[in-house]
This record gives sequence, structure tokens and C-alpha cells, in this order.
Amino acid sequence: MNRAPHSSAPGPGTASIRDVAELAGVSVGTVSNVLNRPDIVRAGTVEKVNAAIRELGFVRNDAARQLRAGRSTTIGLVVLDARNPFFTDVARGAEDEAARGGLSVVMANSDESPEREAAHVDYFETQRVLGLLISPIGDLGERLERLRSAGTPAVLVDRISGTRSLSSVAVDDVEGGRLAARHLLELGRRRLAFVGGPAGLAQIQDRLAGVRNAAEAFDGATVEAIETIGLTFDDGRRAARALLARHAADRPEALVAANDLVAIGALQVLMGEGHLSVPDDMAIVGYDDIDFASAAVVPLSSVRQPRELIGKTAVTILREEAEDPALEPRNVVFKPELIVRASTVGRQAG
Amino acid sequence: MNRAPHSSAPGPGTASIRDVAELAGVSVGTVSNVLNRPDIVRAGTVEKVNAAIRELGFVRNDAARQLRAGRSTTIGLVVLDARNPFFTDVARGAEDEAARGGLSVVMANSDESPEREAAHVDYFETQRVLGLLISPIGDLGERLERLRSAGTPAVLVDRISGTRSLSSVAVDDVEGGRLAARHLLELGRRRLAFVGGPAGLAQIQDRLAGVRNAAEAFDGATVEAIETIGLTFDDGRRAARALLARHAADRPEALVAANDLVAIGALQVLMGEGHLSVPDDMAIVGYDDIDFASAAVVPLSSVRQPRELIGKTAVTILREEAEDPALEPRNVVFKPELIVRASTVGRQAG
DNA sequence: CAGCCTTTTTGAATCGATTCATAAAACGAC
DNA sequence: GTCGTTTTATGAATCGATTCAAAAAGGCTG
Repeated sequence: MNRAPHSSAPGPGTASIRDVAELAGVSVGTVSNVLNRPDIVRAGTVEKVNAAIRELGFVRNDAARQLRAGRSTTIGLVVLDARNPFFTDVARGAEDEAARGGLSVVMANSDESPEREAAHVDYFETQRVLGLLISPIGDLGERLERLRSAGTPAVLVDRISGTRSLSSVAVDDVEGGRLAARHLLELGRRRLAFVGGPAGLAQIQDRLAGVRNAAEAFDGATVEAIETIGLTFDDGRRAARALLARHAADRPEALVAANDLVAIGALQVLMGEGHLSVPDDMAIVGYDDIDFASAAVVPLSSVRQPRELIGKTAVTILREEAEDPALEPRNVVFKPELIVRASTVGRQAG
Repeated sequence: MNRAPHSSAPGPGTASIRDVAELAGVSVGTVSNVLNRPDIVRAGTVEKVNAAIRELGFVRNDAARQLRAGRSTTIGLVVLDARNPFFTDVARGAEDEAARGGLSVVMANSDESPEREAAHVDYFETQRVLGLLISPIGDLGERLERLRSAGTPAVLVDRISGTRSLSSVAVDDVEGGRLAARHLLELGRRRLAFVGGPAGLAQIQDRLAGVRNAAEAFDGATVEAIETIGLTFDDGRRAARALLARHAADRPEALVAANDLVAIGALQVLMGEGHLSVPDDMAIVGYDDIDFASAAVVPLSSVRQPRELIGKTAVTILREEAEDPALEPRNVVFKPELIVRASTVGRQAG
């Protein structure tokens, strides 16, 4: 009613396909064809239409396109901690693979809260995303099941699917824990501690199980579990302070941290506040091998996960399932790799 | 054509507002009212409709809603480096503020590439986002101008608007550089080096200008600019190796890094490979005060920016401009704060 | 140039939620 | 029970791109 009468410039984002059709002197169907299958339109017509598009500054309205298509070309990604470089790297891998298929990835952060996770899934559902990638914290089995049967596939990331009916891409965390522990045990350490949490997280359970499993093969080896609230830097610091509060004789000889953030936090406090030598007084192995791991002043030995490959693979599976919902769920499990640095073997490791 | 004939369950995400209306025995308009203004609908009717919604597992189709509304409730955020904790923190602040208004934030990464940045803006334009937050790398002035006049406001983040016509939220980077340099100068260091790049980035220019400006007040103070390709960890390492290759007498006595990633990378190499003492042989000040800064084995002195506040403020301005496009552009500039840690004053800093 | 086949173009119908002028129902007062 | 008022409910029109059956335009042959 009160639209500015002067300044009648249409402006970009304002023109619709109908305006383009009119200016080009063709029908809307033809404009749509130029946009989507230019090969079936005569060359001269394509040119006319493109000229009109340029002149009007036409930009396709994706909401309308989606409405008609019934589905968007966006993939939703819900991670446990968007600030953890592990997940930003997974996201990067996912984005690259998605982009190659003309898709986009939107990342949301659950911050290890089931409520926030559920809210993000709600949001993605209203968006009718092409599919979901989730590093789950809450119990989403049923929910994802229902979504899947409604045409929205989901792939679990960094976690092996519990229910048989969902695909997943993960790394063998039991093996990862085993690799870390065995390395320390072979270096002669016997009293190990595993630092991480919350204990309910599947990744934590598996890694700890691997550590325990490795210890069984070594006489006199013990494993202590030190639970943390989360997996941040600060959690590692707090755990380290707790250790420093003990008598030196009561401390473990080596730590396996549930991820690199925790490891680096612990490393900092043990050296900086406790004046311990790493690895002499305490060897430390991290998990994920994020960029910062090699950058700690005592470079961190860490269990490497193929971070970008995880994201890439998850998107590949998701695309296939989106195309053919009848596909059998797949569970891809990568093998972790131990990267040895100075936090376990000191300088001699080059 | 080949839809499974059995299992005819409608499934969630399949029911439309029309189905709900039919089941509840009301009109579509009423269902829409229940969804959007339940207060104008009689309580009994609300209940009937909600029951139908639950029974059908109805989920609103946002594409349809957006199409009608002409605009989405999503804010697009384009950052220079999604893996830099500075930006994830800005994003966090933006998300929190957006959520309070029922909006979402989608983050995209330009990786300091103008092409990628343009592609992301294209994408957000087809999405008819409510507005854009951009930490710009390319020259977007004209483009954003046009978008604004088409009803899509944009707020520059971490950069003071060059053109008068866009709002921006930033930190006084000249002052930040000045703070860092003055601190080092007051500690007695005279030969300073500024490490960062690319030189074209406004933030880099300003911070360097601040460093130079501070040096003018001190007799015999010199400032050397060491340009890096980007602002990552690796860039800092490379710069440090270049310094180590020099004769010790030719090296600066202190570094001001353009951000913490660069500072930490440099710190690591100077100590680990060069066996220099920090701060004795080389004092270092970082920029951003990311969480890792305090976690480096030599905790890093750094120029703190109010990261989350920047994001929050940018969203606030964006929302206001989206509401009233006639508003005058605003340029908010926060003051940076120097956080002193061991990388400049050694242990005595507590 | 008629007849047939191929290539292009057309435009109404559609997706699902929202809006709003209008109709219906409920309520109160007398 | 009637009339006037307020509260609720209705449903056609709309947003913009896509689809697809049908029509039109081009090509080719004899």
C-alpha cells in the first residue's frame, strides 16, 4: 500500500521468472527450461532469456523451487562441538563432497545437549533437508527411523550405528584406544589413566574398552578411568589439576586422553603448573590428531582419524540413500592410526 | 511409479496443513492460525487441531512458508576461516542472539578466497536470507549495496565499513596493534616485527599501522613487517623458520602476530626448533585471545577482542535493519584489551 | 506444398503455508 | 426471541519455480 512510489528500480532478488519471461518474450516454461535444461532450448532463445535475466538481475528463489521439488538440496550436519577442530574438519570433508554434487552443508552444534540436538533436528525437518549427518548424543534411533521412512535419510557420523537400520561412518574406537595404550605399555609404562567423558558417550566407552583390552596383555598393567564432564580444553586442565593434587607416587605414568583438546589442556597444566616433564614424568597420547596436536610445545602423540574422509564418506552414502531409499544401510568403519610424537617418546622421536 | 504399495503409512513430513485441517474438521486458515496466532482461536479448536497435528506427525514446510513470506528466517554468515576459533566464537555469539529472535544462523567459509565468498553470497541470495553477516575478503561494496536496496541488509563483521552505506561491527584494530606494541616497547624491546598477511586485508593494515604508531613514541624503535600468505598456524611456523634462518643478531626482539594461530605457530617453532626462550630471546603478543592462547605451554599474551559480543551485536543491528530498511547504517567499534601472559613477561606474571 | 516427423515452446496445474475480506457463530442486552 | 456486537472460522488468492501434456514451429521427403 505504501510502497515507495519513487525509486521504482526493481532491484535484484525482486524479479521473478514471470518477469523474465515477459521481458524475453517467451513463456515461463521456457525460462525454467533455460535455467534447468538449456540443451533442449534453441540457442537463440537461450540467449534472449539470459539477456533478460541479466537485465533484471534475476536470482532464482530457492524456496519456490524447493516447495515444488518437495526437498531441498541442503544437508544438515549436527555435531557435538562445533569448536572442536575435529568436527570442523569433518564438516570440511562433507562440504567438499557435497559441493561436487551441487549440494550444501549446514552445520549445527548440539554442544552435547540432547535437547539442543532435538531442536536442530526439528529445524532441519521443517527445512525438508535432503538428509542428515549426525554425531548423536541423545537417543535418536526412533526419530531417525521415522524420518528415513518419510524420505529423509540420516547417516551417523563418528559412531557405529547401534540399530541395524541406519548407516554410519565411524572409526574403530576400540582399536584406537588399543593402539594408544599398547604404545604406552610397550614403552614400559604400566599405570595408565584414561581421561574423558561423559561416560555415556559411545566413543568414550569404546576408547576406554580398547585401553583396557590392551592392558590385559601386559603383566601388572592397570587402567584408571578419570571421567570428565565434556571434551574441552578446560576439562583436560581440570583433570590434570586433580592429578597434581595427588602424591606423585599415586599418579599414573601415562595418560590416554579421549581427544586432543583434553590432552592439550592436561599437558599444559601438568607442565606449566605441576612442572612435570612430558613424557618423562607423564607420557600423554591424545585422540583425533587435530592440527594443534603437532603444534603443542611438546608435540602430541595422537590417534589419527581420517577426519575429512569421514565427512566425505558420510555425504556419499547419504546421497546414495537419498536417491534410492531402499538401499541397505551401510556401516563404514575406518581404522585409526597412531601418530607418535614427543609427548610419549621425547626428543629422540625426531 | 514404484512406490512401495504396502506400508502406506503417511510418515512424518508428509502431511500438509490441508490434511491436518481435514482430520480436525476445520479449515486450513484455522490450522494456520493455530500455528501462528493460537490466541485468536477458541481453546477447544486449538486442542482439536493440535491433536490432529500430533496424530499425523505434521511438520511445517518451511519452504512454503518462506515462499509466501518472501523472506527466510535464516541469517547468512560468511567468515574468512571457519577453523579459526575466533570466528567460531563470533558465530556462537551470533547464533545465541539470533535464536532469541527465532532466527537461525548458517555459517559459510570463504577461506580468504573472493571467489568462494561470492559463491556463498550467491547461495544466500537464492535462499532469500533475512540478511548477511560478512567478514569480507573481496570487494563486495556494490554487491551488498544492491542487495540492501532489494531488502537484504548486510553487516560487515570484524571490519569497519569503508563505504558509508553499510553497517559494521568491528574492533579498533589500530588501537589493538598499538596496545600490543606499546606493551613490548615498555618492556624495553626496541626491534619489533609484525607477522601476518595477506597485506591487503584491512585488519592486517590496521594492526600494523597501530604497531608503527606506537613505535614512533619510542626512541630507536623499529618495526619490521613480515608478510604471510594467510593467518593459519602453518603461516606462523613458516615465518618463524625464516627468522631462525637469520643470524641471531638480525632477529627482532619481539613479535606482534596478526592473530593467535600465527603466534602459536611461531611460538612452537621458535622454542621447539630454534631452542629460543620465550619471552627472554623473543617476546610474542598474539591477537584475538582465543581459548588456545592461554593454553600454549608458554601462555600467550594477546589482544582480546569481544568475540561473542561482536557476533551478538552484528545480529542485533541486522535484525533492526531487516525490520526498517530506512535506518541509517551504524558502525560499532569495540575497544580491544591487552591480556598479559607469560609470552611477554615470563613467569613473574603469575 | 502436402504429409509426416522432430524439435521447441506453451501455459495451466501444482507444491504448502499464509493472508484477509467475508461469513458464521457466540454472546449480551432488552 | 431479536438485534447488535464481538469473537471465530472460512476459503479463495497468493508467493515463484517446475512439470508435462498439448500445441506450434521447423525440417525433410517425395
